[in-house]
Amino acid sequence: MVNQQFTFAVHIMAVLAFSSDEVIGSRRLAASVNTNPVVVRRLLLSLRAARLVETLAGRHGGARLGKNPSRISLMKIYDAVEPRPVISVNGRKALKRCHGSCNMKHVMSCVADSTERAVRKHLRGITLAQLLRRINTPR
Amino acid sequence: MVNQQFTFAVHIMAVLAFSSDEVIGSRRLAASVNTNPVVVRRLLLSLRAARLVETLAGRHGGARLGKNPSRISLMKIYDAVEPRPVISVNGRKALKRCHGSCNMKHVMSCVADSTERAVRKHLRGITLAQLLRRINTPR
DNA sequence: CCAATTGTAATTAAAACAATTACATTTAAC
DNA sequence: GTTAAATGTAATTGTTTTAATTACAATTGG
Repeated sequence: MVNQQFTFAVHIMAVLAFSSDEVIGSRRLAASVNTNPVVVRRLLLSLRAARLVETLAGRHGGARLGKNPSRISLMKIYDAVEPRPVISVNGRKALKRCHGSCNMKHVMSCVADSTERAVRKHLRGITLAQLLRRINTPR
Repeated sequence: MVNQQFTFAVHIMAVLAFSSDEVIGSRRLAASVNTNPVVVRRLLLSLRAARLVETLAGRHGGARLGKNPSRISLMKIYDAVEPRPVISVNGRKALKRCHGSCNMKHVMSCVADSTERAVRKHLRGITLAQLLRRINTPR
């Protein structure tokens, strides 16, 4: 199972959005997402760095949304918490006697970069608010 | 480093495309891609299943391209060798007392699926032939 | 027959990752 | 000011993935 961080982060953001204004602790969030409070807190730190949430330390501390759900795209969440590229180019040295295999690495990097952009563009089109509406729709 | 299989596979396909018609053994391909012959052979099996290459067993065996590079998109290579989705939804049971957290999993699956489609659509637009031209361009 | 190669299983080694434990720090409430 | 509850953060553990490797039966050209 891969990219769980992103899924967790979106889930956390959705829970926070459901009770905007209310400050929710990592224990409750962890129960909601079904993981460990420490995992949640680490994600919240990343989300905070991206200004997507605000956190309060100390007693009755916790987190709340940093801005309106309609102004938060999944791309921002992705950028905040996802450390890995979708396609990673193997960093080893290429072949010696190369038919342009020297360029291979460069060309693959371009493919990797453009793919990353395609993913981010797609996620940019989905806001947290849209997600909430879909979650509320009983399907 | 993630998704190396895809990068390896594209590299292998590029090498095969450079000498179309010629049958190249896993040893040579492995040297080109700088990995192990067995890794190459496993990838070739997947690529063969997708009809992207033909392999010949026995003495002087090896692989060659199955069709014209202009008819091979990176999407086909991706589909052939990539077992993992770009975004994987955490399979655990959701929260009991859910504000529609029951729907959360479904909604995230939709996001994961549409993202996968976005990646595949992007890769569909890049053919092996285009890649070869770019590799030959001395940059 | 023989040498070279694929096809494939099994094993090993390394890397990535989630989960957990532990604890110092912060802060509200009393 | 003390206390209880929470965050922030480091360190550790255990599991899962993954690439690499070894080994060998099956295939095939010469």
